[in-house]
Amino acid sequence: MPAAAQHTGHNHPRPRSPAVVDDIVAQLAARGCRDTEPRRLVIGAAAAQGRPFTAEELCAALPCVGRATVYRGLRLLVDAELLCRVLLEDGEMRYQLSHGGHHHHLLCVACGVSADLDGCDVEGLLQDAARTAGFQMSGHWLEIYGRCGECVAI
Amino acid sequence: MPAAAQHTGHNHPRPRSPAVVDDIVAQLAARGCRDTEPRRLVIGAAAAQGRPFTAEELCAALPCVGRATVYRGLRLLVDAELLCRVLLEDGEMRYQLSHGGHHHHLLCVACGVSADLDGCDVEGLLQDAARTAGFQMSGHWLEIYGRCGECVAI
DNA sequence: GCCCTTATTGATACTTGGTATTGAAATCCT
DNA sequence: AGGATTTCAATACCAAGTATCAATAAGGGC
Repeated sequence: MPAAAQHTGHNHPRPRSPAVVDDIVAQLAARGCRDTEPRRLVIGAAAAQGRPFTAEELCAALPCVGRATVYRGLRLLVDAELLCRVLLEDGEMRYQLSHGGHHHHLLCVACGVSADLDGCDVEGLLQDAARTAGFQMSGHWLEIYGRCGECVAI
Repeated sequence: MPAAAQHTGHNHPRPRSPAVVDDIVAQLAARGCRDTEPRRLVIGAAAAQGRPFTAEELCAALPCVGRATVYRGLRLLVDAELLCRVLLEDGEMRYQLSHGGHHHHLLCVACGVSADLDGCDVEGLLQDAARTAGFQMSGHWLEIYGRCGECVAI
């Protein structure tokens, strides 16, 4: 459980948010979304997760925020492409905050941590493979599983 | 809807199954699974689907077979690696009968049809990319989206 | 071919993950 | 500060999948 301050009893003195949260709130504002306390809590909790998480985990981490609010917040972030879905090896779907662009994930099967793989040029290779099969490729989904540096060392 | 005969009222004269079904039943038998009528129906219905399907779709297509039986049958096939999961672009998970080996799917975003991409050597490329990021890759999940030959022509 | 052991079935209850609803409260704009 | 509108939280609801369990059916030994 995160040791962050969570006194939602008060109203006005909004607890200072990490810069990440401010940043995301600003991007949401640009899309016409309001800056609210529960929403900041959801974003903050999402940012505090060290690895891909489920909506229910966030709900548990934020007992002071309604379930529906957590789900709405996550959907909002997905729509804004600030939150991306992560597919685990067993088919379970989780979430992870991210910068917007297209990228893939390196998922550690031992500790569960996720790293982004940005400079990936599988595109060309896949385009060719698809074309050979008579397909006109428009997108793809790729997750990579393995052991992160730390877990390999152990 | 498939025009296959489905008279489950009778008991003894088992309706002749397509060769695919016989084949799969045989492979399951090798794993110690019994050859039952409902199971054949599930396999037959799965094989009859022209594109990736959901468990509920099969349930609807087989009103004469219990829900639990359909789900159990699918799990059995997944365990035997005769049924593979297919991830749609929107994150929905579906199923698709397949030969056992590792392969990827080419999914048509227009008609929903799925084709297998067997000769794919992304492995090496991904290995390198992962290693650069300090990961020791052990597996990956890849789906390719686009338009199949038919839908490109249209 | 018959019987017995064991896997399988199906009906239903239950669990889980997520959405719709709705009155109340907070936000933003001027 | 005032007021229209978004957003909230609680709850009811829905859908997808699993567990339970008595009844049934496969398959192997004789």
